[in-house]
Amino acid sequence: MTGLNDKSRRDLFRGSLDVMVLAVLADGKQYGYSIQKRVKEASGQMIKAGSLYPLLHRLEADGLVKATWESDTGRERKWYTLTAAGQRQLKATAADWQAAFARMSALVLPALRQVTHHPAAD
Amino acid sequence: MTGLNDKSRRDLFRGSLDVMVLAVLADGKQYGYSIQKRVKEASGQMIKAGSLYPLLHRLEADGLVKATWESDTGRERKWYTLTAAGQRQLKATAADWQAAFARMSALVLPALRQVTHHPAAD
DNA sequence: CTCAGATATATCGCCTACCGATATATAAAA
DNA sequence: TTTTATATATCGGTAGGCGATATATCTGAG
Repeated sequence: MTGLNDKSRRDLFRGSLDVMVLAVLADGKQYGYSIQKRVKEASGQMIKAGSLYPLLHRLEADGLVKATWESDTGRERKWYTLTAAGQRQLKATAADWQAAFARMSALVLPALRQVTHHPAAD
Repeated sequence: MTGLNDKSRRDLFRGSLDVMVLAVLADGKQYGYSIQKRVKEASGQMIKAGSLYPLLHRLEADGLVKATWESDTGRERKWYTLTAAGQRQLKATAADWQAAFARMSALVLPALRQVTHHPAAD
């Protein structure tokens, strides 16, 4: 039960980081660093800073989130909120993501049982 | 319920193509073109030829699959089988993949309900 | 008070997975 | 015979994620 190396896990999550960030923002406004921590604690997935900030800039450029510098507790932070387009995107992506996962499970999980119970020689 | 464009859907699957191919091979030997069709019919995901063959070459170079040219019905095809290492990899990856998606679901699906039932103004 | 460590945002260059286009060849169907 | 499906392969482009790095502020230990 080795698990995956970092590289493989990265690839596994590629293309899903957007959804996870949008999902966190569905709760209400968050700033970059807090998004990073919430995604980590909720999904176990660490979005690295070198990925997160460019990702947030992309989402903003695409009009899916809106950003404002604000200081609610003495410190300036860049707060992000979902736009209406971002909510639509989240709905579409999350639904698709769920369906895709279900289909892939139907392929992968039986195979997992197969190799577990009937290992073949090399 | 728009769904995603091709590019977004591709990104969603990125990094999962390996495990799907290994999963198909858990059943027994297959050649490239048949793998492509089986993945498509089982998961709905079309692995393009420009992705599939380099992917198979990678798996072979990593010792996860073994390839032999054979003609069982008059035509030469390149048949792939899982190696013992490939089976171990499938087990590890599939288990990890399952756990990762389960955790992501815990984050994404509540958010989906959130935006569906309580849409916020822009 | 000082210094270390956590917090917070940002950019740059690298790597590489996946794809579109393209090439080639054989078998089946029209 | 010509088209279409089958079958494998490579090449160059695109883009996401990361490591490294930079910078600044806040907090807590000593």
